[in-house]
Amino acid sequence: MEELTLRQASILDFIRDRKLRAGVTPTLEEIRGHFRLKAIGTVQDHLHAIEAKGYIKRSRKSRSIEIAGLEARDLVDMPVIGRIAAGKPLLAEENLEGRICVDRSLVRSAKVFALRVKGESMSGAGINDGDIAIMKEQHYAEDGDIVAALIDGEATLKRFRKD
Amino acid sequence: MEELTLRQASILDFIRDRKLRAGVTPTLEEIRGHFRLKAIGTVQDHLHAIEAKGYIKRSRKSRSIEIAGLEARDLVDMPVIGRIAAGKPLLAEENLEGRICVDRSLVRSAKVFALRVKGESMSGAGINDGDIAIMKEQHYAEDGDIVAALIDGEATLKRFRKD
DNA sequence: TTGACTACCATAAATAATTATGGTAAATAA
DNA sequence: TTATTTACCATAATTATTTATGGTAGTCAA
Repeated sequence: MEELTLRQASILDFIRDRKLRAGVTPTLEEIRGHFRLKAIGTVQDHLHAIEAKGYIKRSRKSRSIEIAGLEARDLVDMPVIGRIAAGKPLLAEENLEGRICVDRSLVRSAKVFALRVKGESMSGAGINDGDIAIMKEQHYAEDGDIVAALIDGEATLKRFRKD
Repeated sequence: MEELTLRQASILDFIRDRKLRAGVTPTLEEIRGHFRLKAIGTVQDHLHAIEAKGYIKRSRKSRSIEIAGLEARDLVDMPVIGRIAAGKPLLAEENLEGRICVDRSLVRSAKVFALRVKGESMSGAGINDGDIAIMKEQHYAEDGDIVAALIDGEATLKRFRKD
């Protein structure tokens, strides 16, 4: 793949960054603004050059730059559960602290959620206070699994032992 | 917040799904196509209704639907290292298996990469064959840390013991 | 049975975004 | 020195996308 010039590389960086951060590829006008260019034709030229070298692909729709090697992410979005209010279902609004997002390849199950870890009870397994644990919802546990147990209205991570 | 009708909810779902999956909010035309509507005015009506109920916000630019409670994700994109070729730098093209993406709140460091775990040597700590370990690049390790060690050209996860 | 609401259709107008052309200036390789 | 490449500018034309209007039909509650 032919090398990009410095200018082309920084434009591609900007596009990639926008794509990852805001989820949207910028318009030519936005690129022009960011680099304080006066003419939109300049942006066209750069995009054509970058495309000719194979780093991006475009259709003629708006905001339609595709970045090679940065396919549409297949992300899983899940709720983060902080403190658990007594008597409420686990996923009740009151318990939610926010949402996070990870690549689908990292989670095998469809039903996942995340727990904010409190305390050091699992620090032996590398799970520390303040960590976020991604949990799979399932209806059985095997000996040695780390599970979330609801004790006194608080979710606690424990290692499961059949006894 | 006033409830959405079934139809409105499924349109919002479609928009949210597109936003997460493709990174871009669909155009009215794309929504029209997906729901096999004939008139774009129908989509306008639905969007106005959904906006009036506070679930989305729009500006008059293209693809500019903002979904309430789904702020722009702050994602970190990192390379996944599979097998390590001898004599090559760790992040050399040959070693890369792909890239993954996780929420920035899950990683504290800027310099991160991911390793595909081989073997069961760390299964005691819940790290199993085929798992992906997200690693922080740092220049020291403390007693008890899990570190990646390069042994015979293979990266191996080990618990670090000062001795 | 009137009024309000939802879910549609159709068409025209306005605005956003991209493409097409045709330039200039500087650096550099043939 | 001539040709090529990069990085710009300016303007017009075209296409994509959104907005504005004004309809129809069905449902439901007053």
